[in-house]
Amino acid sequence: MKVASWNVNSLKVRLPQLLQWLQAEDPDVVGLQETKLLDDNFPVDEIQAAGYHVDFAGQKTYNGVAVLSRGNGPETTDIVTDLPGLDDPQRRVLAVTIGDLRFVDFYVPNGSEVGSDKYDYKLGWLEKCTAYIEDQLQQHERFIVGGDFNIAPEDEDVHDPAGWTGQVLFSGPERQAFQRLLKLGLTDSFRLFEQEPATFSWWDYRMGAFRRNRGLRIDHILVSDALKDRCVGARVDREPRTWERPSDHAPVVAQFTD
DNA sequence: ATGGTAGCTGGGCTA
Repeated sequence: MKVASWNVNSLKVRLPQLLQWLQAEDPDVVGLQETKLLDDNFPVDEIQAAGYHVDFAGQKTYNGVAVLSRGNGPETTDIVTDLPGLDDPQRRVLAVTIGDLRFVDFYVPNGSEVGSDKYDYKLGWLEKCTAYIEDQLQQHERFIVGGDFNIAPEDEDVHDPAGWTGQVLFSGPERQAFQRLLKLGLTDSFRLFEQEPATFSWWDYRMGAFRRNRGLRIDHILVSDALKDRCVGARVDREPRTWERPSDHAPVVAQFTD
């Protein structure tokens, strides 16, 4: 089983790239973020034609999440699009059950700037999502939460940790919230394996950041203990970030034995 | 401290 997450930054613009990537990579489950589409405009037909069932929760202009699951399997069930206790119009959550796998797709708020209202919203969101994940881990042995967490967990996940200290995406409270999530019984699949130094998943469009590899690793696939033991590989696929008119994020992938 | 780019939208917000 191969599981992936990709912040596509507009599925309308990136649909051809997604379809090309699905064909090449052949993942079983894919969480998407920043689809930026109303549900009425979601490209269901194109994704079904590529061989995937798809669930989605979108809104106008911003945010929006979707989960693709390869169509051979049973339909998805127990679809959840809101964090319990958070009355939020922003579409950032999509949890689905695929066979015996519970998969949660997150688009964690960016936070804008430390100390801002958006930063407070991010920390509050992380509290609510942690409570939800704790509940889900108790109910599902085979559990994965993937997505754009907008948090670089460690120094090695940042091109310039000294310069980023205290900045949004790398501030202490955000990283502590990420550690609290892991403490519930999750493992960062990427760090189960030896990786190239300076591997990132997001590069700002500005200032030639990708060309200079000035990036952060903020997209993650976190797995329960049962799946940690079955995880046989994890990586960032930089290639789509080299394509013409790319998303600012690269897809991240984790592979498991059956 | 600011600006650089991209997407959505139709001026400004978000990232």
